[in-house]
Amino acid sequence: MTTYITTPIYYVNAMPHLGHAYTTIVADTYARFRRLAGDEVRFQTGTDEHGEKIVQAAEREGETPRQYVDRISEAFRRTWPLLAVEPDNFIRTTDPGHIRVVQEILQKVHDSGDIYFSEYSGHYCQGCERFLTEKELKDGKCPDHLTEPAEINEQNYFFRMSRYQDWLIDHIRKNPDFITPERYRNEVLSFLSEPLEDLCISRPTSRLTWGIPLPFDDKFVTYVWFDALINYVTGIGYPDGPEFEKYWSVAEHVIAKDILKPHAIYWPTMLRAAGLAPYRRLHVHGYWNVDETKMSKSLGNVVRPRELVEEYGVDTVRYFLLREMSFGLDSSFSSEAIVARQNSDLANDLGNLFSRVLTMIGKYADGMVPEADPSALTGAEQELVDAAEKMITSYQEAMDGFSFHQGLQAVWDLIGLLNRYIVTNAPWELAKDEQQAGRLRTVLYHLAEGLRLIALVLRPVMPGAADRMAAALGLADSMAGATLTADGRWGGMRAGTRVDRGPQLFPRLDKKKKKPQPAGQKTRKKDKKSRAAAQEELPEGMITFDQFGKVELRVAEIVAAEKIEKADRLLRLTLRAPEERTVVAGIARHYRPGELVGKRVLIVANLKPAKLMGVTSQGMVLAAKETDADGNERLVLATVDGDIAPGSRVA
RNA sequence: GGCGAUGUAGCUCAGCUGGUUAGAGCGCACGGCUCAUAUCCGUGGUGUCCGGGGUUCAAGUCCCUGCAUCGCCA
Repeated sequence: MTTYITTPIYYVNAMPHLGHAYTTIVADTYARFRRLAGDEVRFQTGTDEHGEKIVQAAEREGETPRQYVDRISEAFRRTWPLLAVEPDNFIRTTDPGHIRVVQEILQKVHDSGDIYFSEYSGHYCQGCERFLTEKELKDGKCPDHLTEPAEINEQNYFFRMSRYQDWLIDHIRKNPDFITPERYRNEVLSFLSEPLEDLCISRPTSRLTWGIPLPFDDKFVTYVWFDALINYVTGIGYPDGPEFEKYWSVAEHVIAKDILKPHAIYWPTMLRAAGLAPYRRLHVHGYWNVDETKMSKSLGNVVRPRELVEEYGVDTVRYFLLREMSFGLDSSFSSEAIVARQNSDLANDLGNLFSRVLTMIGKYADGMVPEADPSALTGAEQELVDAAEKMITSYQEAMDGFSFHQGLQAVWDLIGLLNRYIVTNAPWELAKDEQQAGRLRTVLYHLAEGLRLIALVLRPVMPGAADRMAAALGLADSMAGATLTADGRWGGMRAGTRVDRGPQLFPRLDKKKKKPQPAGQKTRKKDKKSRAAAQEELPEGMITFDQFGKVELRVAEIVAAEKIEKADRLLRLTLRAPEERTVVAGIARHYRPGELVGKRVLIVANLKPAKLMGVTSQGMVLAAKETDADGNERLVLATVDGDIAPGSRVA
C-alpha cells in the first residue's frame, strides 16, 4: 500500500501561526501513522509565492519579491522541524520545475479548448485579488477591505470550469469520502446546485508580473490558484516521473475550511480538464479560536508555533492539538486547556503509569521484564489482552478516518484499564508473599506489554515521547522499524528485557504559569465572592473587568491624515468619533496618509491629551505590532468588522 | 434573503438506523491504597437533552414551528 498526503502550500504573506501548525501536524501524524501501518508514504508541504499580495508585502518590507519570498519560505521550512514534522518534499511555486509543469498543463488545457479569451469588466478589489460582484459591494466598497474597488475593463483568459460541473457533482455523489467530514461535502454539493461560473485564470502583465507567464500569451501571468494547486502533482514528478504513477492515485489533501472551494471545485475540474484522475480524499478541518475569539492580527492574539514549543514542548503541543479538536469542527485554544491536558492526560495518567510500572519492575524483578506464568493467568489478564486488541482496532479505524481525538481516546481507555489493573492486582502485596511469585511475574509482564503497545501507537502523535518510552522499556532499537501488523498484537515483549525508568516522561505544570492575556479577551463571569477574591490576588499582568472598563474605546473614522514635518514616524490624523478630534499616530512608516482616509479605526478616547512634536493628541489609535524573525516591525491598524457609526463604543 | 449545521451535566463533548432509571472526560465532594510524577482506584451529586406543537405503545433521537449561534451562497 502507498499513501500520498499533502498540506496546502502556504501563502507567504504571513509568518507561520497555529493554524499552519495544526494542518501540518495533522498531515505529519497521518504520514507517520500510515508508515506504522506498513505503507510507503510520501508527505509534501511547501509555499505558495506568486500574486499581487506578495508584491505588496515585499514592497512594504523594502525587498524585491524574490528576496521576500525566499525569506518567508525559509521561515516556514525552519518551523517544521521544531514541530517534529518531517516532510519528504518541500515544494515552492517559484521552483523552475513547478513553473514548467504549470505551463505545460495550461497549454494542454488550452489546446483541448477549455481555456478561452474573453472581455470582462467589473469592480476589482486589490485586497481580495479578484473582481467583486455588484451585490457584494457595500456602499460601493469592498466589505472586507473597506476600500473602493477599481473599475477595470480588461480582457482575460477563462477556464471552462462549468463544463465539468455535472461530472463533479456525480463524482462527489458516488464517492462519499471524496470530501470529508460530511458537512463540507454537503456544503460543496449545495454550492454546486447553482450553475458554476467559469474561472478567470489570468492577470495582465500591465497589472502584475510576479506570476507564471501563460505559455500561449506572454502578456498575461497565471492566477495564483491555477498555479498553486498544481503543486500537488509537480511535487511528485508529473508528468513522467515514476513517483507520479506510484502516488497520484492515492493522493489525500489536508486543508482548513477557508480554502474548501479551490480544493473541492477548481482543483478536481482542473485535473479533469488536464486528463488526470481526481485526488482520492480531501480532509477539511476547522479553525482554532484563541481564548474564545478568532485568531487575528488585529486582536494581537496570533499564536506562534515556536513559542508554543518553547513553552510546552513539541510532544505536548502535538498531543493537545490532535486530542482537543474534533477534526472538522472549530476548537478553542488556551493555555489553561493545554496545561490541563498535560497534567491530567500526560502526567497523571500516562507518565505516572510508566513511572509506577517501571519502578515496580525495578523493585520486584531486578529491572528485567519477567516471564508470565501460564498457570497464574486469571480473567483479569484476558480482559486486558482483549481490551488491548480492541484498542488497536479502534485506533486504526479512527486514525484512518482522521478522527485523531477518538484514536487517542481509545489509547487512553487502555491506559485507564492498566491503572485499574495495578490497583486490583496490587503487585506490592504479591511481592510480600513467596507463594505469589508466579502471579507477580504475570502481572508485571502484562503491564510491561501494555506499555509497549501504548508506546507503539503513540509514535505518530508524539514521536519524541514515544522514543523515550521505547528506550525506557528497553526497546529503543526494535521500535524504530516497528509496524502495527508485526508488532501491534499482544505478546511482543520479550521476557528478560532490561528496563530503565529514566527521567519523568511528562512533568506536571503549574497552573498559574501562564502568559499575560491579550487585551480584549472576554472575562469569565464569576460570582461576587470569587470576584472580590480575585481582586486581592490578581495574577501578574492581569487586570480586572472594572479596570478594563475604565478604558473608553471607540470607533473613529479618519477624515484627514498628513505627515508631521521633521518626524519620520508620526502622522497627524483628524478623526470623527463622532466629534472631531486630532490624534497623532506613530504609523507613518506603515501607512501613507492617502490610504488612511475613510478607514474606521479603534481609538482610546479617554487618554490624557499629550503634545507630540508640537501637536496635541487627543487620544490614541490602536494598532497591532508584529515583529518577524529578523526583528522587522510591522504595524496594522485595528479596525472593526463591519459598518458601524463613528463614535460607537467598543466593549 | 436562500441553503445548511449546531444547540445534551459547571466546562469540553459522545449519544448509529427512535426502545429499559440520558453517558464520558475535566472540575468538585467524600472514601481507599501506597508501586507511582501530592499521582492512582472507588463512590457521589446536579441535567426543563434550546422553547412550543405533533407522529408513535415509545423521541435527546422523526415531522412542523419559533429562538440563538455559526457557516456557505446571493
